[in-house]
Amino acid sequence: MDEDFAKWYTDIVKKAELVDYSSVKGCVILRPYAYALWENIQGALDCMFKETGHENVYMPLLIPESLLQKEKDHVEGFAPEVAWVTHGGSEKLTERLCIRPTSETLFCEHYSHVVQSYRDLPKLYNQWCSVLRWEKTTRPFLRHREFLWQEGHTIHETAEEAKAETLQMLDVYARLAEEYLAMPVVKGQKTDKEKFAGAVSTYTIECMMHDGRALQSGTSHYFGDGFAKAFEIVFTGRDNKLSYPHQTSWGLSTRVIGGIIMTHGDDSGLVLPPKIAPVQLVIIPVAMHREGVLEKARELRNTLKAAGIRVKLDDSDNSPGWKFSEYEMKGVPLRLEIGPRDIEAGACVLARRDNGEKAPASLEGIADTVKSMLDAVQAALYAKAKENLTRNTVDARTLDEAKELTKDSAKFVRAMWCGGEACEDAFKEEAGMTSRCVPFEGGGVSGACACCGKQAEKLVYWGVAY
RNA sequence: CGGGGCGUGGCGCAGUUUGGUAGCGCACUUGGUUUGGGACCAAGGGGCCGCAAGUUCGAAUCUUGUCGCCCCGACCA
Repeated sequence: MDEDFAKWYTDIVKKAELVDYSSVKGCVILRPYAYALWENIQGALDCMFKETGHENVYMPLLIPESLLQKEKDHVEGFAPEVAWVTHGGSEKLTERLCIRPTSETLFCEHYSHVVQSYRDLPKLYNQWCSVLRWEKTTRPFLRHREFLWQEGHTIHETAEEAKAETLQMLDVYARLAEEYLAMPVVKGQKTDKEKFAGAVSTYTIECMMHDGRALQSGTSHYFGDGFAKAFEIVFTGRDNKLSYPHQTSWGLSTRVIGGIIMTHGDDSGLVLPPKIAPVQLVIIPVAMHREGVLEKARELRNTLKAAGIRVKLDDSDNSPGWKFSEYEMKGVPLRLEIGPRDIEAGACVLARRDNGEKAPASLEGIADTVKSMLDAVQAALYAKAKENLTRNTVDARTLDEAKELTKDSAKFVRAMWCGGEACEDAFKEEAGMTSRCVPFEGGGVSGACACCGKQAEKLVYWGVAY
Protein backbone atom coordinates (compact mmCIF):
# COMPACT_ATOMS: atom_id res chain seq x y z
CA MET A 1 0.00 0.00 0.00
CA ASP A 2 2.89 2.37 0.69
CA GLU A 3 4.43 1.69 -2.74
CA ASP A 4 1.38 2.65 -4.74
CA PHE A 5 -1.39 4.09 -2.63
CA ALA A 6 -3.63 4.93 -5.59
CA LYS A 7 -3.54 1.39 -6.89
CA TRP A 8 -4.05 0.00 -3.39
CA TYR A 9 -7.13 2.18 -3.08
CA THR A 10 -8.76 1.21 -6.36
CA ASP A 11 -7.99 -2.47 -5.71
CA ILE A 12 -9.60 -2.31 -2.29
CA VAL A 13 -12.85 -0.77 -3.43
CA LYS A 14 -13.25 -3.56 -5.95
CA LYS A 15 -12.00 -6.46 -3.86
CA ALA A 16 -14.01 -5.52 -0.79
CA GLU A 17 -17.07 -5.52 -3.07
CA LEU A 18 -17.87 -1.89 -2.34
CA VAL A 19 -18.35 -0.66 -5.88
CA ASP A 20 -18.71 -1.71 -9.46
CA TYR A 21 -18.17 0.63 -12.38
CA SER A 22 -21.16 1.42 -14.55
CA SER A 23 -20.99 2.18 -18.24
CA VAL A 24 -21.08 5.92 -17.53
CA LYS A 25 -17.87 7.48 -16.30
CA GLY A 26 -18.08 8.68 -12.75
CA CYS A 27 -21.44 7.05 -12.12
CA VAL A 28 -20.61 4.25 -9.75
CA ILE A 29 -22.62 1.29 -8.53
CA LEU A 30 -22.69 1.09 -4.75
CA ARG A 31 -22.88 -2.59 -3.93
CA PRO A 32 -24.73 -3.85 -0.85
CA TYR A 33 -21.70 -3.63 1.41
CA ALA A 34 -21.00 0.01 0.51
CA TYR A 35 -24.66 0.92 0.75
CA ALA A 36 -24.96 -0.69 4.17
CA LEU A 37 -21.99 1.39 5.26
CA TRP A 38 -23.68 4.50 3.90
CA GLU A 39 -26.92 3.59 5.68
CA ASN A 40 -25.07 3.39 8.98
CA ILE A 41 -23.47 6.77 8.38
CA GLN A 42 -26.85 8.15 7.36
CA GLY A 43 -28.46 6.72 10.46
CA ALA A 44 -25.96 8.37 12.80
CA LEU A 45 -26.10 11.71 11.02
CA ASP A 46 -29.84 11.77 10.57
CA CYS A 47 -30.26 11.14 14.25
CA MET A 48 -28.04 14.12 15.06
CA PHE A 49 -29.95 16.27 12.59
CA LYS A 50 -33.24 15.39 14.27
CA GLU A 51 -31.75 16.06 17.71
CA THR A 52 -30.85 19.55 16.56
CA GLY A 53 -34.36 20.21 15.28
CA HIS A 54 -34.06 19.56 11.57
CA GLU A 55 -36.70 18.04 9.29
CA ASN A 56 -36.19 16.04 6.13
CA VAL A 57 -37.72 17.14 2.84
CA TYR A 58 -37.28 16.27 -0.80
CA MET A 59 -36.71 18.70 -3.64
CA PRO A 60 -37.00 17.88 -7.35
CA LEU A 61 -34.12 16.60 -9.44
CA LEU A 62 -34.51 19.24 -12.16
CA ILE A 63 -33.82 22.96 -11.98
CA PRO A 64 -34.99 25.35 -14.70
CA GLU A 65 -32.08 27.30 -16.20
CA SER A 66 -33.62 30.64 -15.22
CA LEU A 67 -33.79 29.59 -11.59
CA LEU A 68 -30.19 28.42 -11.50
CA GLN A 69 -29.06 31.77 -12.84
CA LYS A 70 -30.60 33.96 -10.18
CA GLU A 71 -27.55 34.13 -7.94
CA LYS A 72 -24.52 35.27 -9.95
CA ASP A 73 -21.59 33.77 -8.00
CA HIS A 74 -23.46 30.53 -7.52
CA VAL A 75 -24.17 29.94 -11.19
CA GLU A 76 -20.64 30.95 -12.18
CA GLY A 77 -19.28 28.39 -9.79
CA PHE A 78 -21.43 25.52 -10.92
CA ALA A 79 -22.25 26.18 -14.58
CA PRO A 80 -19.11 24.48 -15.97
CA GLU A 81 -20.08 21.13 -14.52
CA VAL A 82 -23.82 21.10 -14.92
CA ALA A 83 -25.63 18.50 -17.04
CA TRP A 84 -28.71 19.55 -18.97
CA VAL A 85 -31.99 17.98 -19.97
CA THR A 86 -33.02 19.43 -23.32
CA HIS A 87 -35.72 17.11 -24.60
CA GLY A 88 -38.88 15.52 -23.27
CA GLY A 89 -39.45 12.50 -25.48
CA SER A 90 -38.79 13.85 -28.95
CA GLU A 91 -39.94 17.40 -28.13
CA LYS A 92 -37.35 20.04 -27.48
CA LEU A 93 -38.02 21.84 -24.20
CA THR A 94 -38.69 25.57 -24.29
CA GLU A 95 -36.37 25.97 -21.32
CA ARG A 96 -33.41 23.75 -20.53
CA LEU A 97 -33.52 21.94 -17.19
CA CYS A 98 -30.39 21.30 -15.24
CA ILE A 99 -29.88 18.18 -13.17
CA ARG A 100 -29.17 19.50 -9.68
CA PRO A 101 -25.50 19.91 -8.84
CA THR A 102 -26.75 21.16 -5.44
CA SER A 103 -30.15 22.47 -4.42
CA GLU A 104 -29.73 25.99 -3.02
CA THR A 105 -31.83 27.45 -5.80
CA LEU A 106 -34.71 25.05 -5.25
CA PHE A 107 -34.74 25.65 -1.51
CA CYS A 108 -34.64 29.39 -2.10
CA GLU A 109 -37.57 29.29 -4.48
CA HIS A 110 -39.52 27.22 -1.99
CA TYR A 111 -38.61 29.51 0.91
CA SER A 112 -39.83 32.49 -1.08
CA HIS A 113 -43.25 30.78 -1.16
CA VAL A 114 -43.53 29.72 2.46
CA VAL A 115 -41.80 32.47 4.41
CA GLN A 116 -43.89 35.55 5.10
CA SER A 117 -43.43 36.40 8.76
CA TYR A 118 -40.71 36.05 11.38
CA ARG A 119 -43.13 33.52 12.84
CA ASP A 120 -42.35 31.27 9.85
CA LEU A 121 -38.68 31.22 10.79
CA PRO A 122 -36.48 29.40 11.13
CA LYS A 123 -36.94 26.58 8.65
CA LEU A 124 -34.45 23.84 9.39
CA TYR A 125 -34.51 21.46 6.43
CA ASN A 126 -32.34 18.66 5.21
CA GLN A 127 -32.58 16.36 2.22
CA TRP A 128 -30.95 13.05 1.38
CA CYS A 129 -30.47 12.74 -2.35
CA SER A 130 -27.98 12.41 -5.15
CA VAL A 131 -26.54 15.25 -7.18
CA LEU A 132 -24.77 15.38 -10.52
CA ARG A 133 -21.61 17.29 -11.37
CA TRP A 134 -19.91 16.67 -14.69
CA GLU A 135 -16.39 16.16 -13.34
CA LYS A 136 -13.57 15.46 -15.74
CA THR A 137 -11.59 13.18 -13.48
CA THR A 138 -13.33 10.70 -11.25
CA ARG A 139 -12.42 8.20 -8.56
CA PRO A 140 -14.62 5.84 -6.58
CA PHE A 141 -16.13 7.69 -3.60
CA LEU A 142 -13.67 10.58 -3.76
CA ARG A 143 -15.05 12.16 -6.87
CA HIS A 144 -18.13 10.86 -8.63
CA ARG A 145 -20.26 12.59 -11.17
CA GLU A 146 -23.37 11.37 -9.44
CA PHE A 147 -23.00 10.99 -5.70
CA LEU A 148 -25.20 10.46 -2.68
CA TRP A 149 -25.17 13.09 0.02
CA GLN A 150 -27.26 15.09 2.37
CA GLU A 151 -27.66 18.80 1.97
CA GLY A 152 -29.05 20.87 4.80
CA HIS A 153 -30.64 24.22 4.03
CA THR A 154 -31.79 26.53 6.75
CA ILE A 155 -33.24 30.01 6.83
CA HIS A 156 -33.23 32.31 9.84
CA GLU A 157 -34.51 35.62 11.14
CA THR A 158 -31.10 36.97 12.05
CA ALA A 159 -27.53 36.74 10.87
CA GLU A 160 -26.38 35.68 14.33
CA GLU A 161 -28.78 32.77 14.37
CA ALA A 162 -27.67 31.64 10.91
CA LYS A 163 -23.99 31.91 11.84
CA ALA A 164 -24.62 29.85 14.96
CA GLU A 165 -26.40 27.23 12.83
CA THR A 166 -23.47 27.08 10.42
CA LEU A 167 -21.03 26.38 13.23
CA GLN A 168 -23.39 23.99 15.00
CA MET A 169 -23.63 21.82 11.90
CA LEU A 170 -19.88 21.87 11.43
CA ASP A 171 -19.68 20.48 14.95
CA VAL A 172 -22.19 17.78 14.05
CA TYR A 173 -19.94 16.76 11.15
CA ALA A 174 -16.90 16.79 13.40
CA ARG A 175 -18.71 14.56 15.87
CA LEU A 176 -19.69 12.13 13.14
CA ALA A 177 -16.14 11.99 11.86
CA GLU A 178 -14.44 11.60 15.21
CA GLU A 179 -16.93 9.53 17.20
CA TYR A 180 -18.31 7.27 14.47
CA LEU A 181 -15.79 7.21 11.63
CA ALA A 182 -12.77 7.42 13.97
CA MET A 183 -11.34 10.18 11.79
CA PRO A 184 -9.79 13.09 13.67
CA VAL A 185 -10.54 16.44 12.07
CA VAL A 186 -9.10 19.91 11.73
CA LYS A 187 -11.96 22.38 11.95
CA GLY A 188 -11.63 25.74 10.34
CA GLN A 189 -12.69 28.31 7.80
CA LYS A 190 -12.02 28.21 4.07
CA THR A 191 -10.20 31.09 2.44
CA ASP A 192 -12.18 33.20 -0.03
CA LYS A 193 -10.52 31.36 -2.89
CA GLU A 194 -11.71 28.00 -1.61
CA LYS A 195 -15.15 28.92 -0.34
CA PHE A 196 -18.49 27.78 -1.78
CA ALA A 197 -19.92 29.64 -4.76
CA GLY A 198 -22.32 32.21 -3.36
CA ALA A 199 -21.32 31.88 0.29
CA VAL A 200 -20.19 34.61 2.66
CA SER A 201 -18.09 32.11 4.53
CA THR A 202 -17.42 28.38 4.31
CA TYR A 203 -16.32 26.14 7.16
CA THR A 204 -14.80 22.71 6.78
CA ILE A 205 -13.62 19.61 8.51
CA GLU A 206 -10.34 18.44 7.01
CA CYS A 207 -9.12 14.91 7.58
CA MET A 208 -5.72 13.41 6.95
CA MET A 209 -5.44 10.22 4.94
CA HIS A 210 -2.85 7.51 5.52
CA ASP A 211 -0.58 9.00 2.85
CA GLY A 212 -0.64 12.46 4.43
CA ARG A 213 -3.00 14.01 1.92
CA ALA A 214 -6.07 15.97 2.92
CA LEU A 215 -9.69 15.06 2.41
CA GLN A 216 -12.34 17.74 2.81
CA SER A 217 -14.93 15.64 4.58
CA GLY A 218 -17.79 18.00 5.24
CA THR A 219 -18.57 21.66 4.69
CA SER A 220 -20.94 24.18 6.23
CA HIS A 221 -21.72 27.52 4.62
CA TYR A 222 -23.04 30.82 5.86
CA PHE A 223 -24.85 32.71 3.12
CA GLY A 224 -25.81 35.96 4.77
CA ASP A 225 -28.80 37.40 2.92
CA GLY A 226 -27.26 37.15 -0.56
CA PHE A 227 -29.45 34.33 -1.75
CA ALA A 228 -32.51 35.89 -0.12
CA LYS A 229 -31.96 39.07 -2.11
CA ALA A 230 -31.38 37.19 -5.36
CA PHE A 231 -34.47 35.06 -4.86
CA GLU A 232 -36.61 37.75 -3.28
CA ILE A 233 -37.24 35.96 -0.04
CA VAL A 234 -38.61 38.53 2.40
CA PHE A 235 -40.43 38.39 5.70
CA THR A 236 -42.20 40.82 7.96
CA GLY A 237 -40.17 41.24 11.12
CA ARG A 238 -41.08 41.85 14.71
CA ASP A 239 -40.79 45.57 13.89
CA ASN A 240 -43.42 45.21 11.13
CA LYS A 241 -40.85 46.01 8.49
CA LEU A 242 -39.83 43.84 5.54
CA SER A 243 -36.46 42.12 6.00
CA TYR A 244 -34.26 39.62 4.27
CA PRO A 245 -33.66 36.36 6.11
CA HIS A 246 -30.24 34.75 6.51
CA GLN A 247 -29.39 31.29 5.23
CA THR A 248 -27.02 28.39 5.60
CA SER A 249 -26.30 25.16 3.82
CA TRP A 250 -24.13 22.19 4.72
CA GLY A 251 -23.31 18.91 3.06
CA LEU A 252 -21.60 15.61 3.58
CA SER A 253 -21.35 12.89 0.97
CA THR A 254 -20.38 9.28 0.28
CA ARG A 255 -16.90 10.75 -0.11
CA VAL A 256 -16.41 10.03 3.59
CA ILE A 257 -16.46 6.33 2.69
CA GLY A 258 -13.31 7.00 0.69
CA GLY A 259 -12.01 8.74 3.78
CA ILE A 260 -12.67 5.72 5.96
CA ILE A 261 -10.86 3.46 3.52
CA MET A 262 -7.82 5.72 3.23
CA THR A 263 -7.65 6.48 6.95
CA HIS A 264 -7.87 2.99 8.41
CA GLY A 265 -7.15 0.49 5.64
CA ASP A 266 -4.00 -1.64 5.52
CA ASP A 267 -2.28 -4.20 3.31
CA SER A 268 -4.91 -6.83 4.10
CA GLY A 269 -7.74 -4.59 3.02
CA LEU A 270 -10.41 -2.48 4.63
CA VAL A 271 -10.54 -1.77 8.34
CA LEU A 272 -13.92 -0.48 9.41
CA PRO A 273 -14.75 1.40 12.60
CA PRO A 274 -17.14 -0.82 14.63
CA LYS A 275 -19.76 1.91 15.01
CA ILE A 276 -20.52 2.01 11.30
CA ALA A 277 -19.36 -1.42 10.16
CA PRO A 278 -22.20 -3.30 8.41
CA VAL A 279 -20.93 -6.46 10.11
CA GLN A 280 -19.26 -5.95 13.48
CA LEU A 281 -18.38 -9.57 14.08
CA VAL A 282 -18.20 -12.56 11.80
CA ILE A 283 -18.50 -16.08 13.15
CA ILE A 284 -16.41 -18.65 11.34
CA PRO A 285 -17.14 -22.25 12.27
CA VAL A 286 -14.20 -24.61 11.95
CA ALA A 287 -14.78 -28.22 10.90
CA MET A 288 -18.40 -27.21 10.77
CA HIS A 289 -19.79 -30.53 9.56
CA ARG A 290 -18.73 -32.17 12.79
CA GLU A 291 -21.33 -32.87 15.36
CA GLY A 292 -22.49 -29.77 17.24
CA VAL A 293 -20.26 -27.14 15.66
CA LEU A 294 -22.84 -25.44 13.49
CA GLU A 295 -25.43 -25.66 16.26
CA LYS A 296 -23.05 -23.91 18.64
CA ALA A 297 -22.22 -21.27 16.02
CA ARG A 298 -25.91 -20.55 15.48
CA GLU A 299 -26.52 -20.33 19.17
CA LEU A 300 -23.67 -17.82 19.47
CA ARG A 301 -25.05 -15.78 16.59
CA ASN A 302 -28.43 -15.59 18.27
CA THR A 303 -26.92 -14.59 21.59
CA LEU A 304 -24.82 -11.82 20.05
CA LYS A 305 -27.65 -10.61 17.83
CA ALA A 306 -29.92 -10.38 20.84
CA ALA A 307 -27.28 -8.23 22.51
CA GLY A 308 -27.53 -5.74 19.64
CA ILE A 309 -24.34 -6.69 17.83
CA ARG A 310 -24.34 -6.78 14.04
CA VAL A 311 -23.21 -10.33 13.53
CA LYS A 312 -22.85 -12.62 10.54
CA LEU A 313 -22.38 -16.35 10.59
CA ASP A 314 -20.57 -17.60 7.52
CA ASP A 315 -21.64 -21.20 7.10
CA SER A 316 -20.70 -21.37 3.43
CA ASP A 317 -18.55 -24.24 2.17
CA ASN A 318 -15.40 -22.18 1.76
CA SER A 319 -12.45 -23.16 3.91
CA PRO A 320 -11.86 -21.31 7.17
CA GLY A 321 -8.64 -19.84 5.79
CA TRP A 322 -10.48 -18.44 2.82
CA LYS A 323 -13.04 -16.87 5.12
CA PHE A 324 -10.37 -15.30 7.32
CA SER A 325 -8.92 -13.50 4.32
CA GLU A 326 -12.30 -12.57 2.95
CA TYR A 327 -13.47 -10.78 6.08
CA GLU A 328 -10.13 -9.15 6.60
CA MET A 329 -10.46 -7.71 3.12
CA LYS A 330 -13.91 -6.47 4.07
CA GLY A 331 -12.66 -4.87 7.26
CA VAL A 332 -14.95 -6.67 9.71
CA PRO A 333 -13.70 -5.49 13.14
CA LEU A 334 -13.90 -8.83 14.97
CA ARG A 335 -13.72 -12.47 13.98
CA LEU A 336 -14.98 -15.28 16.16
CA GLU A 337 -13.69 -18.79 15.45
CA ILE A 338 -15.55 -21.73 16.90
CA GLY A 339 -14.53 -25.35 16.40
CA PRO A 340 -14.60 -28.72 18.19
CA ARG A 341 -11.59 -27.82 20.36
CA ASP A 342 -13.24 -24.63 21.58
CA ILE A 343 -16.57 -26.24 22.28
CA GLU A 344 -14.79 -28.84 24.33
CA ALA A 345 -13.26 -26.04 26.40
CA GLY A 346 -16.40 -23.89 26.56
CA ALA A 347 -14.57 -21.17 24.67
CA CYS A 348 -13.99 -19.59 21.27
CA VAL A 349 -11.23 -17.59 19.60
CA LEU A 350 -11.60 -13.84 19.08
CA ALA A 351 -9.40 -11.98 16.59
CA ARG A 352 -9.16 -8.23 16.12
CA ARG A 353 -8.95 -6.84 12.59
CA ASP A 354 -7.10 -3.68 13.53
CA ASN A 355 -4.03 -5.21 15.17
CA GLY A 356 -4.36 -8.91 14.34
CA GLU A 357 -4.41 -9.98 17.99
CA LYS A 358 -6.00 -13.36 18.46
CA ALA A 359 -6.90 -14.92 21.81
CA PRO A 360 -9.25 -17.46 23.35
CA ALA A 361 -12.36 -16.15 25.06
CA SER A 362 -14.84 -17.87 27.34
CA LEU A 363 -18.33 -18.40 25.96
CA GLU A 364 -19.56 -17.29 29.35
CA GLY A 365 -20.54 -13.61 29.03
CA ILE A 366 -19.39 -13.54 25.39
CA ALA A 367 -21.68 -10.61 24.45
CA ASP A 368 -20.05 -8.33 27.03
CA THR A 369 -16.59 -9.43 25.96
CA VAL A 370 -17.42 -8.63 22.34
CA LYS A 371 -18.93 -5.27 23.19
CA SER A 372 -15.91 -4.10 25.09
CA MET A 373 -13.62 -5.33 22.33
CA LEU A 374 -15.63 -3.39 19.75
CA ASP A 375 -15.21 -0.29 21.90
CA ALA A 376 -11.50 -0.97 22.16
CA VAL A 377 -11.16 -1.31 18.38
CA GLN A 378 -13.08 1.91 17.83
CA ALA A 379 -10.81 3.78 20.26
CA ALA A 380 -7.65 2.25 18.83
CA LEU A 381 -8.57 3.27 15.29
CA TYR A 382 -9.12 6.84 16.38
CA ALA A 383 -5.89 6.92 18.34
CA LYS A 384 -3.91 5.55 15.41
CA ALA A 385 -5.42 8.07 12.98
CA LYS A 386 -4.81 10.88 15.46
CA GLU A 387 -1.20 9.81 15.77
CA ASN A 388 -0.84 9.91 11.98
CA LEU A 389 -2.35 13.40 11.92
CA THR A 390 -0.07 14.68 14.66
CA ARG A 391 3.05 13.09 13.24
CA ASN A 392 2.40 14.52 9.79
CA THR A 393 1.50 18.04 10.81
CA VAL A 394 4.47 20.38 10.72
CA ASP A 395 5.14 24.09 11.21
CA ALA A 396 6.88 26.19 8.59
CA ARG A 397 7.97 29.82 8.77
CA THR A 398 8.64 30.15 5.06
CA LEU A 399 7.45 28.67 1.80
CA ASP A 400 10.89 27.14 1.24
CA GLU A 401 10.71 25.48 4.62
CA ALA A 402 7.27 24.13 3.71
CA LYS A 403 8.64 22.67 0.47
CA GLU A 404 11.58 21.10 2.28
CA LEU A 405 9.37 19.54 4.94
CA THR A 406 7.01 17.95 2.41
CA LYS A 407 9.42 16.91 -0.31
CA ASP A 408 9.31 13.21 0.64
CA SER A 409 5.68 12.84 1.66
CA ALA A 410 2.52 14.87 1.91
CA LYS A 411 1.82 16.57 5.22
CA PHE A 412 -0.28 19.28 6.76
CA VAL A 413 1.87 22.38 6.94
CA ARG A 414 0.93 25.06 9.42
CA ALA A 415 2.15 28.41 8.15
CA MET A 416 1.18 32.04 8.46
CA TRP A 417 -0.63 33.80 5.64
CA CYS A 418 -1.10 37.48 4.95
CA GLY A 419 -4.51 36.96 3.39
CA GLY A 420 -3.39 37.72 -0.16
CA GLU A 421 -4.49 35.48 -3.00
CA ALA A 422 -1.09 35.82 -4.68
CA CYS A 423 0.56 34.08 -1.75
CA GLU A 424 -2.09 31.37 -1.82
CA ASP A 425 -1.37 30.83 -5.53
CA ALA A 426 2.35 30.70 -4.85
CA PHE A 427 1.86 27.89 -2.35
CA LYS A 428 -0.09 25.98 -4.97
CA GLU A 429 2.40 26.56 -7.70
CA GLU A 430 5.63 26.04 -5.83
CA ALA A 431 4.70 23.56 -3.12
CA GLY A 432 1.70 21.90 -4.77
CA MET A 433 -0.40 22.63 -1.72
CA THR A 434 -3.70 24.42 -1.35
CA SER A 435 -5.01 26.12 1.74
CA ARG A 436 -7.13 23.60 3.59
CA CYS A 437 -8.44 25.97 6.22
CA VAL A 438 -7.79 28.71 8.73
CA PRO A 439 -8.09 26.56 11.87
CA PHE A 440 -10.25 27.45 14.85
CA GLU A 441 -7.60 26.15 17.19
CA GLY A 442 -3.84 26.48 17.39
CA GLY A 443 -1.53 29.37 18.00
CA GLY A 444 0.45 31.31 15.40
CA VAL A 445 3.70 30.00 14.01
CA SER A 446 5.23 33.44 13.52
CA GLY A 447 4.20 37.00 12.75
CA ALA A 448 5.02 37.07 9.07
CA CYS A 449 3.46 35.55 5.95
CA ALA A 450 5.41 32.46 4.95
CA CYS A 451 5.28 33.57 1.36
CA CYS A 452 5.70 37.36 1.13
CA GLY A 453 7.00 38.12 4.61
CA LYS A 454 4.43 40.81 5.27
CA GLN A 455 2.69 40.93 8.61
CA ALA A 456 0.22 38.06 8.95
CA GLU A 457 -2.39 37.20 11.56
CA LYS A 458 -3.88 34.15 9.92
CA LEU A 459 -2.59 30.65 10.45
CA VAL A 460 -3.37 28.34 7.55
CA TYR A 461 -3.25 24.58 7.21
CA TRP A 462 -1.79 23.82 3.80
CA GLY A 463 -2.04 20.39 2.23
CA VAL A 464 -2.29 18.27 -0.89
CA ALA A 465 -5.97 17.66 -1.39
CA TYR A 466 -7.84 14.70 -2.80
C1' C B 1 -7.38 19.38 -21.64
C1' G B 2 -2.13 16.86 -21.85
C1' G B 3 0.67 12.20 -21.06
C1' G B 4 0.47 6.89 -20.33
C1' G B 5 -2.19 2.12 -20.09
C1' C B 6 -6.28 -1.11 -21.35
C1' G B 7 -10.93 -3.29 -23.84
C1' U B 8 -10.65 -11.43 -25.50
C1' G B 9 -16.38 -16.46 -21.04
C1' G B 10 -18.34 -13.58 -14.43
C1' C B 11 -13.02 -11.91 -12.83
C1' G B 12 -7.63 -11.73 -14.01
C1' C B 13 -4.80 -12.54 -18.24
C1' A B 14 -2.04 -15.05 -22.73
C1' G B 15 -2.59 -15.05 -27.90
C1' U B 16 -1.78 -9.63 -31.93
C1' U B 17 5.04 -8.56 -33.75
C1' U B 18 4.75 -12.92 -38.45
C1' G B 19 -3.61 -13.42 -40.42
C1' G B 20 -5.23 -20.01 -40.78
C1' U B 21 -11.03 -23.98 -36.39
C1' A B 22 -10.23 -19.11 -29.18
C1' G B 23 -6.63 -20.72 -24.78
C1' C B 24 -4.89 -20.56 -19.37
C1' G B 25 -5.77 -19.52 -14.04
C1' C B 26 -9.61 -18.29 -10.73
C1' A B 27 -14.86 -18.31 -10.23
C1' C B 28 -19.42 -21.31 -11.52
C1' U B 29 -22.40 -26.48 -11.77
C1' U B 30 -22.60 -31.87 -10.11
C1' G B 31 -20.58 -35.91 -7.07
C1' G B 32 -17.07 -37.31 -3.37
C1' U B 33 -13.17 -36.44 0.32
C1' U B 34 -11.88 -32.26 3.49
C1' U B 35 -11.95 -27.98 7.23
C1' G B 36 -7.67 -23.96 13.26
C1' G B 37 -4.73 -18.90 7.51
C1' G B 38 -7.18 -18.30 0.59
C1' A B 39 -8.21 -27.43 0.51
C1' C B 40 -8.21 -31.74 -3.00
C1' C B 41 -10.00 -35.39 -6.82
C1' A B 42 -13.29 -36.33 -10.87
C1' A B 43 -16.84 -34.86 -14.47
C1' G B 44 -19.27 -30.50 -16.74
C1' G B 45 -21.29 -25.57 -18.66
C1' G B 46 -20.05 -20.82 -20.52
C1' G B 47 -16.75 -16.25 -25.18
C1' C B 48 -19.59 -14.35 -32.85
C1' C B 49 -12.33 -11.28 -29.01
C1' G B 50 -15.75 -3.01 -27.11
C1' C B 51 -18.38 -1.17 -31.69
C1' A B 52 -18.30 0.09 -37.09
C1' A B 53 -16.30 0.10 -41.84
C1' G B 54 -12.30 -1.69 -44.86
C1' U B 55 -8.16 -5.14 -46.86
C1' U B 56 -8.20 -10.61 -47.62
C1' C B 57 -10.04 -17.05 -49.92
C1' G B 58 -9.71 -16.25 -44.55
C1' A B 59 -9.21 -11.05 -39.24
C1' A B 60 -8.90 -11.37 -31.90
C1' U B 61 -4.43 -10.46 -35.09
C1' C B 62 -3.53 -5.73 -40.55
C1' U B 63 -5.86 -0.43 -41.86
C1' U B 64 -9.16 3.58 -40.71
C1' G B 65 -12.74 5.47 -37.65
C1' U B 66 -15.41 5.40 -33.17
C1' C B 67 -17.02 4.42 -28.01
C1' G B 68 -15.59 3.50 -23.17
C1' C B 69 -12.67 2.54 -18.75
C1' C B 70 -8.22 3.03 -15.52
C1' C B 71 -3.72 5.73 -13.84
C1' C B 72 -0.60 10.33 -13.55
C1' G B 73 -0.83 15.57 -14.20
C1' A B 74 -3.47 20.33 -15.30
C1' C B 75 -8.17 22.51 -14.34
C1' C B 76 -12.37 22.93 -11.09
C1' A B 77 -17.50 23.64 -6.46
